[in-house]
Formats: sequence, C-alpha cells, structure tokens
Amino acid sequence: MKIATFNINGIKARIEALPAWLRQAEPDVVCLQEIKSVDGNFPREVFEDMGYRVETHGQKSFNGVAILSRLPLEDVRRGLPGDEADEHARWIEATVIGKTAVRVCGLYLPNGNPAPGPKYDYKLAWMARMLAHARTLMQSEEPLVFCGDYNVIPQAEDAAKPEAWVTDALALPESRAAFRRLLALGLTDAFRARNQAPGHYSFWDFQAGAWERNNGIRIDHLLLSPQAADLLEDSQIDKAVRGGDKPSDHVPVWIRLAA
DNA sequence: ATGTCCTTACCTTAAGGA
Repeated sequence: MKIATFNINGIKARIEALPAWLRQAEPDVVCLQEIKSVDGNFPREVFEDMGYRVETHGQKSFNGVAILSRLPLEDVRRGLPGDEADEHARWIEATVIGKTAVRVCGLYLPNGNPAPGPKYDYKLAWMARMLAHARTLMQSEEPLVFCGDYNVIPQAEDAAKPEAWVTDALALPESRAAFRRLLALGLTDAFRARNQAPGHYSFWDFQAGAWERNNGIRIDHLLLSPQAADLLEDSQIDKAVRGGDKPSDHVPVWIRLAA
C-alpha cells in the first residue's frame, strides 16, 4: 500500500499538476492539504474517473483537507476533536482496507506565524489536541499513519538555512518539543527511518528563488504507529514535482507499507 | 532583497494567508 501526503496549495490551481503526478506515482492513498475549496466545489469527478474514492473536509478560501483512495475506505471522520469552537478544516481520517486495514489521518497543522501571538497559541493548542487524539487512537494497537503538512522543521538538518528559521513558528523550541511529544508516544518519522542524510526537503518557498537555490525545509511528514512501522518498506520525497509545470510550493512525500 | 502564489471581494486591484 502506497500512501502519500501532498500540500497542493489550491485544488483549482493544481487541477493539471495533481492528476499528472497521480498518473506517474500511482499512489493507493493520498492525503491532500490546502485544497482551498468547499466540499461542493471540489472537482471529485476528475479523480473518480482515475479510480479514486474522494473524501473531502473543505472550507472557503483557506485550509481544507481530503483523502483520495483506490482502496475502500471506512469510518471517515472529519475534524480534530478537542475544541468544538474550532472551525478550521485541518483534519480528516479514514480506515483504508488493504491486505491489512490501516487508519490514515490527514492533517494540516497551523502555520503559527507570527510568533509569539494568537496564531502561535492556536498552533500549540492544536498540537496538544493532536497529541491527545493520537494517544487515544494508539490504544487500538492498529496500524496508524499520521500524515500531512506539520508546519514543523524537526531538526536543524531539515532546513538548508537553519539559522534563518530560529525565530519562526516552524522551528521555535515549543513547536519542536510538541513534535517530539508525538514521537515520544512511540511514533516513527517514516522518512527518517529510511534516510538520515541532511538536505532532503519537502517545501521551497515561492519567494526569493528558494527552489533555484535549493533553500528548502522538510515539514511534510508521515508518522507511523509501531504496528505501521513494522510494515514500512520505503519512504521517498518526490522532489522533481517542484520543478514541474505550475507546481505547488510543497512536493509529495510517500511511504510503501506491506499492507 | 517586502523578490511569489493563491484566493476572495467592496472585482481592471488590494488584502490576507502562507
């Protein structure tokens, strides 16, 4: 089972680049972030015609997540529990029925800038809610995948210019500590389990020639429960997508599970 | 280098978010 995460930065803007990548990469499951579309406007037929089931959790203008799957889905849940007043569409989860059933959670973690400030407070509160929900899900002892745009640079080697991020919400100590608390539950950073080398990024800003200078950061992650980590066969970043036609500022990151 | 892209709205241009 090949599972990918891809922040597409707008489904309308990516209506050619996303299908092109799907045809080339042939993932079984894709968690999308920043669809920037309400559910009713998502062009689901484009993906259904390619054999994908489509589950969306959108909102107007901003945020919005979705799951595309060539395998059957069960028990779709929308929204991160823990705050009924939170109206941001940043979480969707479903059980994918492969040889082994895998619970896949797609997330778009708040950016948090500027920090300090209310947006940073929201980011940290959201991460605390995610920690609590992940702890609950792990009690099932089933294979779990938490994938998406975490908006967290875990360590210095995950940025080309780590010194440029020291006061940024993506790299501040509280953000990194909250990310480590997820790992401390027993989750595995799939890419790092397979590749410890520096210089691997998933995002290059549209500004200031970041792509041309390879000034990137690694902020799109797939975290695996122990039962999922036992099934891990491979994890890669599809870097070349950033150099394609009308690209997102993020590229797909994927895992292959023996499931 | 305040250098880009995407979306929406008070829509031939600016603003908010990233």
